[in-house]
Amino acid sequence: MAEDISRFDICPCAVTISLLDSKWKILILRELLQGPKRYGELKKGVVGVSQKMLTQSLKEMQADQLVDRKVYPEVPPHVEYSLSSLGQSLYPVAEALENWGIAFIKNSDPDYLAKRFNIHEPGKHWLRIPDRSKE
Amino acid sequence: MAEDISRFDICPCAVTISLLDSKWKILILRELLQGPKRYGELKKGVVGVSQKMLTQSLKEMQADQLVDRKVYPEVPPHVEYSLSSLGQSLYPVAEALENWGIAFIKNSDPDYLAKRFNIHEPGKHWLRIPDRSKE
DNA sequence: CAGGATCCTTACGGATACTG
DNA sequence: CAGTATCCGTAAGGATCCTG
Repeated sequence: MAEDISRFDICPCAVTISLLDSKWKILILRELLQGPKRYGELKKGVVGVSQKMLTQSLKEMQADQLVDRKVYPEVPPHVEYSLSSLGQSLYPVAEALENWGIAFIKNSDPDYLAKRFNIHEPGKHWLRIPDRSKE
Repeated sequence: MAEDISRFDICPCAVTISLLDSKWKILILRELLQGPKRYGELKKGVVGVSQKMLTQSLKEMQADQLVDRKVYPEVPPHVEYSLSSLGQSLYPVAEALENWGIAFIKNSDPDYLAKRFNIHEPGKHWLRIPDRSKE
């Protein structure tokens, strides 16, 4: 089974990270793990993202088959984004990232964290991924 | 317990990704999961990395407490890098990333993958993380 | 409402040359 | 051997203005 992918000669870890690089995609993923959302909702949910980056990230995630885009032929326009089944399958990955991140944050010096992640302004509510363990 | 980190107002997933962003760090992590390595060994193991990026990545990983650096006072110089316990704790994360990456690669169009990840030159042996499940 | 199109700045990262 | 220092091109990403 490992042979099937060996010809690609590429690190699967790096692939996964590549698909999620730029914090915006992670935050978009987090939003969409809560269910389908409209463009405007994502814009508000992913605090700090520019229109350009949101659009661009969503396009890339569509190209990567992680996100589905549904257009409702209405006026004014109504576009809904949701996770594909592939996108949904990222849940365990997000969970692993979150668990490790929580432990890291707890064990790190607050001042270091603040500098490392440019946290000057509080209130940006970088929420956590939704908890599905009880569902 | 969630309250302990709530004041940081930051997404743990994004934190974890941030620490691993740039493919080089992932590949360095992969190398060091195999055990301590010297600078030159890493340079060879992480195929394609420039000296600048290797040094820079290692410095950041040290600052993030992921990597330990040990200098042997010899001539010629002998420096050994290894994962800290914090770095070692990334193993489950790497595993999750790898498992998802393998599935993604298997289910993706080879041509798309080649374009998406700029795979023109084969033989760069982006190996996978070491298997510890049988240890 | 959901974007497209531009401009512009910065910082990432490669190549090269040098050092204790 | 294990780096440091410098130059430099590219491209990521923010800000702004416009549109179906």
